[in-house]
Amino acid sequence: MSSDGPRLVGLARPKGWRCAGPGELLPFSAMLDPRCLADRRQEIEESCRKRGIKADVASAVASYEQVAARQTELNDANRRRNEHQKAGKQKLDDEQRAAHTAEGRALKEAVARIEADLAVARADLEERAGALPNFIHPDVPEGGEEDFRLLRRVGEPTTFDFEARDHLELGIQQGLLDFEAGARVTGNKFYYLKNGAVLLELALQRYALDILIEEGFVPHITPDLARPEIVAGIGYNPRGEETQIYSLSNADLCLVGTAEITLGGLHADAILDEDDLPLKLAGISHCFRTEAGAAGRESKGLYRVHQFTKVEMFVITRPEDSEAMHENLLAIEERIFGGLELPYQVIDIASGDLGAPAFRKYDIEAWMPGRGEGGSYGEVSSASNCTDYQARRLKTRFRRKDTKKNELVHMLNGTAVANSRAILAVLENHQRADGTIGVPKALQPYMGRDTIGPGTSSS
RNA sequence: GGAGAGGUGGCCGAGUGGUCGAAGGCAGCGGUCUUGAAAACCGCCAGGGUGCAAGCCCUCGAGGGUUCGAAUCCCUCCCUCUCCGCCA
Repeated sequence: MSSDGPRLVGLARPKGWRCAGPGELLPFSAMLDPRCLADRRQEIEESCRKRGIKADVASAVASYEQVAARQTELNDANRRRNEHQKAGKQKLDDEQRAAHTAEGRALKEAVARIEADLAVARADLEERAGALPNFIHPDVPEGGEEDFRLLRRVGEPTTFDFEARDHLELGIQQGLLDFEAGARVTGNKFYYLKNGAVLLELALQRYALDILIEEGFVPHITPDLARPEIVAGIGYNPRGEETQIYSLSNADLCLVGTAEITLGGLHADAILDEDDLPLKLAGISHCFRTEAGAAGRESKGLYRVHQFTKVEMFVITRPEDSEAMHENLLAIEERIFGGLELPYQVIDIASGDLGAPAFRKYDIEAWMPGRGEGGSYGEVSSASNCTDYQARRLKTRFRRKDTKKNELVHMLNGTAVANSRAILAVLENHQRADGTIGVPKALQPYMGRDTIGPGTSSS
């Protein structure tokens, strides 16, 4: 346990994770507040409809009522048992003792029975309420992937006075990428970075990190593996058919899909000081994704791969601060991508494309000259406000200074740099007629050169 | 991986199956004294959940077991420390 900063209580297995203490109503994996299900039913149904998710709010409400009822019963049964045990401390004659023991046994059985009922009710609620997505910000445009709202475009799509190549062609030609070796050694959609691409990869990390440090983020290099409970707490499904997450076969661990998982897990089951908020965390990790169900989707080269490195932002705020922080994360992302001299657009993601935990999500899409016919914008980063949806499962709270009450925090995450896609965008936008690639000014100090390609030192 | 020792409140640290949610110390908070401070002395002080509140429930690393009753006994797991082995 650290003596300074926020407490980390039982990080290994957060208390009450699997089986919440009978005195607690909150911590199942239902990630909406189960107590608000009935009151906000309209809103929840609206959210499901807008997201295109089928969910049965009514049965979740009924299920919560069951849990609450069983919980009350258990509370009473425990109280009776405690009273009985106190009475047993006094001296009793043999007959009285025998009666006392028999009664105790009956009380114990009653408690066990109610506990079993409660466990069943909880599991039921977990399944039903866990299927419900977060609320949706009122300004989020309604619709699917194509129905985003364009907030702004910065820069003009790059034009070339020569035949532009896509990053794959460039990468192979310039000795920067090797997908064939990746496939041979590991599998499809794994790759080697070589020569200047390696320097570019490291430069991007450091460039982004320096900006984040300047913005007040505490840099972390996180584990690349996490426990399934933490993965689930963030809202990823660690197992199952269409999971995006790899699991190890000889350990109860998952390869992380993003440092959002490990940074989010950092304060699981903690109660933070209000003064420490907002907590701004920067995390570098490798990211592993199965990309199940993504077969054939715009999957050329580096755009969709099974492994990449990412610098991630993760912020924990008070509820009233999360929307402003969301704008702030977006501003930082724009600063980072603007510095790479890339044309980009910012979009407000539509309801159907949000993902269950997000209340609102902004994406930055960089211009990718080699994408599709004649180029198109492609996602390079995204910033989400997940409000208290993740915090509820992770049990990350803070203590209000004035009321001394504990409340769930809001959690936000955003990409600082996803290296595979950033490299793709840099290569394609900064390519020259001779196939070499110009290094954006902001990266030159980190690269130690202004050009990538054969003939430049270290290629 | 092997052998051993441990995990108790913000920290340190006692704890005999019932009188223990838990001694003592430190820190913290409030007070007396003081021009002010220090020292000394007195008092308060684990956390979580629920509730307007009184209260009630839960928690001694986690899970399970024995028992009328477990911080205390048994099993499993996790974590920490020391030594050995292996290793970047």
